Amino acid sequence: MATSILIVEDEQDIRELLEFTFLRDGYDVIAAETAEIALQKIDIKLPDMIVVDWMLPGMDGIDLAKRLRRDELTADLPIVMLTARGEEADKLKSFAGGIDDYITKPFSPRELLARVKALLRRSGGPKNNLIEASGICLDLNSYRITINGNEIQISPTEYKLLEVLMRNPDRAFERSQLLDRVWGRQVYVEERTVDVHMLRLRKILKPHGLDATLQTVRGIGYRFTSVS
Amino acid sequence: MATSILIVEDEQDIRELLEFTFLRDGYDVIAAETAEIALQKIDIKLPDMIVVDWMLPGMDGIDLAKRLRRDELTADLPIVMLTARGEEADKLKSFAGGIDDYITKPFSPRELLARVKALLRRSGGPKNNLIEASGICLDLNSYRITINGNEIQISPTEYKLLEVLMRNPDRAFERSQLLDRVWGRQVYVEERTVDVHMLRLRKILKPHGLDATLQTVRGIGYRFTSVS
DNA sequence: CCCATATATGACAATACCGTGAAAATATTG
DNA sequence: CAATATTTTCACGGTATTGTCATATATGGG
Repeated sequence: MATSILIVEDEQDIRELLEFTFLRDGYDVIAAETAEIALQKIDIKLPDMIVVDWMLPGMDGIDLAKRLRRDELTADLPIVMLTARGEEADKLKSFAGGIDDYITKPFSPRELLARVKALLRRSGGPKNNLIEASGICLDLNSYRITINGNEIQISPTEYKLLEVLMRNPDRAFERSQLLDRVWGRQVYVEERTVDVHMLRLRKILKPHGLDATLQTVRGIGYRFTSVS
Repeated sequence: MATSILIVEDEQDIRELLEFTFLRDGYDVIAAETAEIALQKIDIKLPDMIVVDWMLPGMDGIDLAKRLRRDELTADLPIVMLTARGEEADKLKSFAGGIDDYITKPFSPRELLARVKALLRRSGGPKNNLIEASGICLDLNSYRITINGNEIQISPTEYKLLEVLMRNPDRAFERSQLLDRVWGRQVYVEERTVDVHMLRLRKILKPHGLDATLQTVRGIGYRFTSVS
């Protein structure tokens, strides 16, 4: 799957220039005219990075960035801001921490690509295809899961759930966070459904004495903790 | 099937010289005038190697190479770059990792062929090799398949599908990935068609007790795993 | 020790996914 | 062009998976 970039830009010609530039360089491009539309598109599919104009009708680029930063799912999404010359000096400083890079208009496509590429390299390393803890081993390549070397059977949803938990060991997830990450945002399922799937995972791990790795955090949700 | 080479060159006389050179030496040749056309042709059929001119109208050779490198399907396609004398020193260095070899114009056909052959040999080109696992043996030269030494009959699509799977043992492919690799990207066929071909492959392997090598990965797709 | 709240668990109906045969469409061969 | 082989689509049925609910059990505060 190609790297996907979300472009948020209200001026049609600039938006099209951006689309063309990224498409030509092999990215998947999603475009939005406003920050509001951008948020919708993000809910449908999380992009790998966002290029957003500073000036937008309605919610502006800074507001969008702030909002994305506040949201746990998008908190570390790389954001590149487009600004007109003269704006950057004062205003951007007031929001130093929020964006990852900015480019002043007019910009050259070449420069934009170089920045974006550098940013992606910086923020998203190559994905590891083995997750291991406490003898549980997820092979993301073959979609196999083994416990102490023995392959075990697991259903797709349980697999994804376990993957999310094991990618973040010792981190407590709220049910809603797990729903977002495993089920996606566009589907609505009851929060209690998470409990049922945790139960099923524990049943699978129990014969190997590893059900204690899936811990309940009362009042919050669940957590994966490796045991020895 | 012969090794196929995609030539990307806008100057007609050079393009024809290249075509003639490779055809005479027994290669299948696909030609494209621009990088954009080249991408289309690649979508139709993935070549074994690409010879591309540095200077092209529209997307240039470097951009093409970059894009191919980024795409998982073409990431390790051997690329030979043609450059005019004097260009190579500075610019090519800035893109050292992306191409596999380059040749300065004017070049002798003899030298070009030698380089291409060396590159194909180096990158494990499809010259005279076999894929074998669990007694299933694909002879990529003669397009034959034998199981425990006995030649068996198989249709072209089944062959290609089995080849893709056996080239990547233990890797789970989504149906869409198999469609890209076996059918090409530009054709549209239903994802479920993959199922039918997997069914046929299993029927072929079943009498030899090898149908278990083709495993269903529920919710994802399929996987080849050698059994002993 | 009891209550209020949160989580665990088993059961069940709905659903999604896959295998399969067969017909229709397409390509290949003589 | 006819005959044959291959490929694609479709639809049906079986089965694993999934979401929800009802009920049981646990937890922690007062």
